[in-house]
Amino acid sequence: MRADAARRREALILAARDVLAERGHDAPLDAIAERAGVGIATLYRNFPTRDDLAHAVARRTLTEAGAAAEHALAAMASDPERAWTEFVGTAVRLRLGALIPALIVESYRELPGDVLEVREDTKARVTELVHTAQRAGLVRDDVQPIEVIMAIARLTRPHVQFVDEVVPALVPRMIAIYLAGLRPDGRPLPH
Amino acid sequence: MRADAARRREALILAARDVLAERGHDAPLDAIAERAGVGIATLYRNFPTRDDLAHAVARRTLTEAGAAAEHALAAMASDPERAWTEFVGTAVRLRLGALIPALIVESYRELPGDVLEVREDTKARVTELVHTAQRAGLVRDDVQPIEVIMAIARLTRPHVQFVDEVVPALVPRMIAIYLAGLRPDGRPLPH
DNA sequence: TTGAAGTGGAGGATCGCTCTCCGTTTATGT
DNA sequence: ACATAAACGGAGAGCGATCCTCCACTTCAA
Repeated sequence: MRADAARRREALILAARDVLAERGHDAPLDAIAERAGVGIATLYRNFPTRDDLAHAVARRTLTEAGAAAEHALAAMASDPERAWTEFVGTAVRLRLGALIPALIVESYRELPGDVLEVREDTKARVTELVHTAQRAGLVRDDVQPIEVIMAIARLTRPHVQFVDEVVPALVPRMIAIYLAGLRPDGRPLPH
Repeated sequence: MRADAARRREALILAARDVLAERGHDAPLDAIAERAGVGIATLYRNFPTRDDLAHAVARRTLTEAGAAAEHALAAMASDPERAWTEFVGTAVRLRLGALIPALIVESYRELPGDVLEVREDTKARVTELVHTAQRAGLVRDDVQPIEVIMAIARLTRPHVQFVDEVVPALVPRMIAIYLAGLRPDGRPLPH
């Protein structure tokens, strides 16, 4: 593969990650090509179907998230608080939440084998990380990992862009408040 | 106005509230008519433009939310905790969060006068309610009312319906955790 | 320098949503 | 009951947005 072609393919994956996260899984493909600074034909040549592109994004994001979880898991021993919040920050930055629909959706059996594989791997690592955070007293015992991921997904999904201009740094604060609510040293959850 | 016509108009408003909240402000109008159990022509007869319908939904929801805030404000004196959480529950049920984009959007100057009016009225009541909750020690002092509403909006916006089947009652738990995080007796927010 | 690899974007095909038109149905007053 | 104005439903033409191909042109790499 030619070096410039590889560069364009890479740009497409990154552009797709952002655009799909911002405008939904059915965002126009032209918008992705444009964001990547590439012609629409190049997109189609690299990813004949929308799913091919989505799978590439999933592969990439899951791999990176898995690595981040692995890294956090190791750092948990020395500074749990920091490791935990940094992992959450990374998950936000990777737009991990945007993948949830694609990964849980009923048709997930149709995911290619390698995506399924990295999905399970990442899931296992994140689950272990959450359990470790629970043992470290950072997360209440009665929550499940999927809950945490879903909450992050909902809180970070782009919504009304300009609101962030009105109230700066809204999303980080929401996340921080949610994380505070996760702590077992707060009051118990109402029933 | 004929009684059956009034009933259909009412059904349209309620259907629109749900469909617009679930599928976004640009949901197909056919879907709304169908949900209301009514022909598409009936929708157009009652609401010639999409905005007419959206405004009717906004009027309705804001009025009800305002009444709920008023009610909570009164109940705050005897049982603040209960009044506060019940108000939040009502806001969720009314899908108040779904209105945020429509109400904050730059073009909000174009809202009809009466919607603008009820919007300001409701805003004032909710703001007062949040301040009261802060005085009652239920909400940390360093958050603004808009933050709370935005968080509710994000946490409750329909996302991946079937996830609720996988992990039942996900949304109420997210809300509860977020509310727990709002309490000042938790740890302080990281910067 | 050469040709194989790769590119961009115009534009026809397609799809889903909008909105009207009009023959049929229904509520209401007598 | 009946008459009639009021209201209804849904087919389908119109339309705008997105998809996806085709091919003349550009770029990389040996």
